[in-house]
Amino acid sequence: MACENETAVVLREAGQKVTPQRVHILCEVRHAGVHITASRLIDELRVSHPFIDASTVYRTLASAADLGLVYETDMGSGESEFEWVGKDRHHHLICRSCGDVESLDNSYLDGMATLLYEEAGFQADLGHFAIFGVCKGCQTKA
Amino acid sequence: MACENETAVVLREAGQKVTPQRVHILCEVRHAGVHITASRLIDELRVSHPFIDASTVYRTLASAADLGLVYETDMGSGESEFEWVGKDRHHHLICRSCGDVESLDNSYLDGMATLLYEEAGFQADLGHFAIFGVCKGCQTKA
DNA sequence: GCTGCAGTTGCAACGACTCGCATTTGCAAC
DNA sequence: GTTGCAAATGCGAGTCGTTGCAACTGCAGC
Repeated sequence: MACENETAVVLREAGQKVTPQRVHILCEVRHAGVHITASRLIDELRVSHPFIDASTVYRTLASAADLGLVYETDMGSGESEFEWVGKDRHHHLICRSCGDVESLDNSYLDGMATLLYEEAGFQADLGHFAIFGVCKGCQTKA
Repeated sequence: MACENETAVVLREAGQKVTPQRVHILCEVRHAGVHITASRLIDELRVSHPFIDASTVYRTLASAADLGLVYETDMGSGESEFEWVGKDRHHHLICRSCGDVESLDNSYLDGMATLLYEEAGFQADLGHFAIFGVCKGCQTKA
C-alpha cells in the first residue's frame, strides 16, 4: 500500500520508530481527507485493527502533532479534530450561532504572524486555527 | 459584600437567575485576579462553600463564558483557564519550548478582526487568545 | 406571603483524554 | 541471525469535564 510506505518514510524522516500501530493510525488520518476526531478514529481502527489500544491512538496523535505531521484543532465540538498537514494550509471561521464552518485563507493569520515576528521576535505556530464568531447571515438576523 | 452585590447585578442584567452558587463561583473568579483553572476553583469553593457541586461549577463557568462574562482559554496546561472579563483586554504568547507566557497587546488581533469584518463580513470573537510558538530567547538557543 | 413553573442544582454515571508501569518491540550494532 | 536497549505498547486506574434526571429553588404573578 503506497500510503503505508509513504507514512513509514515520513515517520523515519522524523526520527521516529516505525511501528505497525503508528502506520495504521496515521494512514487513517491521511485517508480521512478532512478533520477527524480521535474517538471516530478509535472507532474505525477498532474495526480494522482491533489490537490497537485507544491510549496508543492518543499518544500517536499527540506526538504527530508535536512533530508537525498533523494539525490538532478545537473546532468547538468538545473533541479535538485532527488533519494531516498537507500543502494547502487554511484556517476556519466558525459561527457560534448557526454552526457554519468556513475556510479562511492563510493571509489573515500570516500577516499577523509576520508582525509578531518583526515586532516581538515571537515565532508563532499558526498552522490551523479556528476562529469563533458570528457570520454575515446571522448578524442580519439579530 | 460589594463584590457579591455587583456580581448579582451583572447576572440579573444578563437575564440570569441569581443563585447563591453562581454568585460565589463568579466572585471567586473575579477575586482570582488572574487566570484560574476550574479544578483550582473547585478546590477553593470546596473549602469556602462545600455545598457547591463540581458540575455546578462547570455549568456556571460555561454559561458565564457564553454570556461574555468570563474568558475561557486553553493555555496549554491541559485545563481550561478562566478570567473575569475586565476592561483591559489582552492575549498571550506561549512558548512551547520554555513555557514562558507573555501578554500580547490587543492591536494584533483587533487588526485581523477588522479585516475579517470588512472582507468576509465575519464578526470574530477574539476576546482572549493564546498563541503558541517559540519565543525570541528559545530561537537563539537552537 | 403563597403558588406554580421554568430553570438550577447535586448526584451518579459517563465520555474524552492522560498517566504509571510491566511487557513488548524496532532497530542499531555486532 | 542474535542481542541489548530505549522507546512503544496495552492495560487499568485516574483526571478533567459532561450529561441525565429527580429534587430544589428563584422569582413573576397573584
